Amino acid sequence: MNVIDTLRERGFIENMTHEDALYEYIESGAASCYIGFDPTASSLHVGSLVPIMSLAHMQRNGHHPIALVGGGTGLIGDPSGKTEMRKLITKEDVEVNKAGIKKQLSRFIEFSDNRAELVDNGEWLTKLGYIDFLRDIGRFFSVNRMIKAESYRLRLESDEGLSFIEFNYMLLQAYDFMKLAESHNCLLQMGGSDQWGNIVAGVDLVRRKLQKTAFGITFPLITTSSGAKMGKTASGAVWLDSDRTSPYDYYQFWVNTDDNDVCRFLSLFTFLPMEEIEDVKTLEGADLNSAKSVLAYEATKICHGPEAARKSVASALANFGNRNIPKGILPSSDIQRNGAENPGGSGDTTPQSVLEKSRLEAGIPAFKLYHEVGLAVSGSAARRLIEQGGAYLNGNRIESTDYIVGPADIENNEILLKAGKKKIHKIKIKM
RNA sequence: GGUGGGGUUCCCGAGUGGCUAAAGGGAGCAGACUGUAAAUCUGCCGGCGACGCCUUCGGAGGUUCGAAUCCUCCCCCCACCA
Repeated sequence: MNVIDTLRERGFIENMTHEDALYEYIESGAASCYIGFDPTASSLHVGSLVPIMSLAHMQRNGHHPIALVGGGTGLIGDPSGKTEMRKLITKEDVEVNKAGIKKQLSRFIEFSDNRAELVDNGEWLTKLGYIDFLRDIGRFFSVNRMIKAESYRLRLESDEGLSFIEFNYMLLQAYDFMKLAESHNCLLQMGGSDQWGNIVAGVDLVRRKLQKTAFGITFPLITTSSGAKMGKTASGAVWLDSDRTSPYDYYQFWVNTDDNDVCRFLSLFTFLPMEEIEDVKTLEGADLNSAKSVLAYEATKICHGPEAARKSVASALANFGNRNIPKGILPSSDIQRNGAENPGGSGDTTPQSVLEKSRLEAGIPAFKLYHEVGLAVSGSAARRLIEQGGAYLNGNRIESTDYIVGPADIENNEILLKAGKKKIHKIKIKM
């Protein structure tokens, strides 16, 4: 089974160019492929996971992935599929963000021994001369055709319009593809479905400039079954950087997957064999929760490592109750299946903070404490939480907004705060 | 460059002198129901040790007892014309 089949089976493929020739390319041996990543933030988030996982699959199948960081194109801003022009970021920002992205990608892809590469299109794009570029590259592009591209349609029809700088984005991305085809013999570009126009433009340019056949694959936009773009939560994006989204929260994000998404997400975001994932489809109702645990464990393991994943599982058990995961569910996963035999022990990753005992002896209003530890965004929000019965101290609902937390509330040298049923914060008491 | 229309709380979008912390919707939060799911129903949804006070309606001034609402200047956006 070749990678393309694997990717197709797992739900990665939305569209591809000349399929037969692409199979030939892939089957001819180690093939190179590339995906571009925007350096618009210093961390990638789960929205980028599909492209990242696809590169990982490529590598696991003996191919050569190239991650292109858009140090050059990031200075322009891709208008594809966007209703608004993006703020232009500075060159300094790009540098910082590039470093963060490199670090994260190396979690998913092995860069050693030249098994994968990371390139920055800033290296060639920033050196381009305007006139030369227009003469060498620009002449291959028909404006008539460009304005018909789906990727520009939204903006051409919108009030916002499309600025000239953005209009050029397609040429630059096509140029990237050509550059990589030339220097790395990389003839396959992959990307989100909004990249189709840009990818095809590159395929065309490679053919015209280099007389080579290049290929493109696009991924579907992953939405949750309720229709929302996947990866957005109340607190914003779910980041891959553990400083922005802790492994605990990352695990929790996955464990809260909608029933209807479990199998799809297992296919996309874990490496578990498809036969086992197929079996999960027969599960219903609460039984799916075990599969969600495995999904969360595997996803966390890939992103943050096995240690962090195990701790996240243990913390989840401690906070949400014990659960045994039947051996028959996704047997390939090495998740600890019998929670009772492994009571978390060291390494509780529940969000926590430390509080001086002296402050407690003075007494702290509960609503202040909620605000302070971050379970409420403001004192008002904390009061509301308490008023509406969503605040729990050591498991007991706080009845009054006037409640003062004091030494009597210490249990086992800590205080457990909950906001709603799911958000938990532990306060360790320092003598 | 000209003419006209706009910039409202996280988003969309009402509001054109006091009754407006500002309708309605979405998002979000909490409760109930549950399975750390979805759907549904209910409540909340600027800040503040809080039946009161403070800050908000592009920016800066001004008129008024009182302004998101009126006036002046400035910034930005859009449409048509050039």
